[in-house]
Amino acid sequence: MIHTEILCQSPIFRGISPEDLRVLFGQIHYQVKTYQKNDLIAIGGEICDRLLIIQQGSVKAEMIDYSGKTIKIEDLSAPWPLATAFLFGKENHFPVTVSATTDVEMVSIPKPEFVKLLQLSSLILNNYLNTISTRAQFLSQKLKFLSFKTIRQKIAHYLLEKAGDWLQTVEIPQSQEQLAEMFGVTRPSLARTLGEMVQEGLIETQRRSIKILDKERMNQLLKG
Amino acid sequence: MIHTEILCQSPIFRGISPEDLRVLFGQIHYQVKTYQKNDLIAIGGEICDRLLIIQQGSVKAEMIDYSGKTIKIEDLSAPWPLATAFLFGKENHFPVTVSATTDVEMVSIPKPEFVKLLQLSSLILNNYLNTISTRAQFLSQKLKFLSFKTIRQKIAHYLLEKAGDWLQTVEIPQSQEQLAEMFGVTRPSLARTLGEMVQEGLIETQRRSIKILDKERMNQLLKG
DNA sequence: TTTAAAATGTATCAAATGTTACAAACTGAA
DNA sequence: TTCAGTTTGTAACATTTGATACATTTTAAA
Repeated sequence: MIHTEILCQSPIFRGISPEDLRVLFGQIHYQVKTYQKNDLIAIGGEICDRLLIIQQGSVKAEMIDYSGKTIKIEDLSAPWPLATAFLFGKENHFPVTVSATTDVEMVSIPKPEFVKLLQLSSLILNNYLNTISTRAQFLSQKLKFLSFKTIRQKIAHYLLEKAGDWLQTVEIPQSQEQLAEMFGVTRPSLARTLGEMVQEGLIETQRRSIKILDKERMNQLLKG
Repeated sequence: MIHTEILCQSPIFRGISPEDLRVLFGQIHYQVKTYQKNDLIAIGGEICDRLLIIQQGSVKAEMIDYSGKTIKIEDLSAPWPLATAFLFGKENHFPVTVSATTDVEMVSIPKPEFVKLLQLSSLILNNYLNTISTRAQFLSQKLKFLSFKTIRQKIAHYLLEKAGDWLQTVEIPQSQEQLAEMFGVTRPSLARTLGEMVQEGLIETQRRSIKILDKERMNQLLKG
């Protein structure tokens, strides 16, 4: 059962009323699938021939490298769409493995049916172009992040980005372990580098709260 | 002056006859700009509010990190489009700096005019969706490439990709220096690792020609 | 409060890579 | 050919990070 009041808040259907959306969905074929926590929703490499939209719950996207280790790419929750950038194009395969982090309801729309939607609504077309572009831009950002060589630089970039222009204190969302995973480094290495930065007077740490003491020098780190 | 015989071979206009394309261009506003070799065409961070298509010549896209070093992202030539993934979406800025590697002619179409084209031709719409998606997929591939930690793995991945299933010998396009830059490592480190791999019987090198001796073990490298 | 589990701080050693320097091989023009 | 400039091979040392182990602190439940 679809919930158009939820779906109309998805980036793809934004600006469309629940009523209009229900009419549009009445003109196409689709499925609603349910998953339990930790269930696999899509496996990296699998053919992507349908649009998936999270109607309920949240999922995580991970990349698996050749050594079998997983690198978390992002967390997504309702009403976000999945794999929008892989419906079209040359490589119609999921680039990531997606699994449920809670119980999940997904709306699954086959590609030909979705193309119908694009033709039916110029609003959806515009939304989709924005979504797909934002995705490419997100990847571009990730690339930039990975271009920082040293842990020190990654920390500086992360903190400055998170703090913005005004904040001085940044709270690490989950564990230090997960932050290390996101950086692609080991936890002890991250802890060590944080410790060094404290000693140098760049930051102050109190468990998961990090206070930036010297934004000037933090920026210097990134520039040389 | 536009050359529709060239432009219709662009991914965005593929499948459209030069005559039809000329009619379509007659319905919108656009510019044709010329650049000389080494001229800057777009600067990373600049607003992207127009679609650029190379009509003549070739360009390179580079990313500039905080330390001022440039990392070459890709080479493009006529009749390829630029910045297709940054016309829409939240961040309407060029992610890369683009400069001419030969004398260049660019067709520049303002975003609103390009939207008109999408509405005028469903073929262009489909082509554009494919182009933009392929772009995201390219970035995703780059991400995967950067996820290889050791130089050894980067070399193995590069060679196996380049060799495909049948070739045994791979020619490095330009200099070893540039290959190192592409890997994000220093040239001596790359040369050293290549030397080690020769000693281990994985490859044979003769300046810019690399022969893969043991694909089996090369694959093993990537998996563990 | 007590206690076990989880998260964090720290240390030691090994491995990988950067830095710098220089020698050898190649390339193309005079 | 000869020679200068470029590219490539190699070496010694410094730096960074990973791997592993363990102590300490925090957290949450009994």
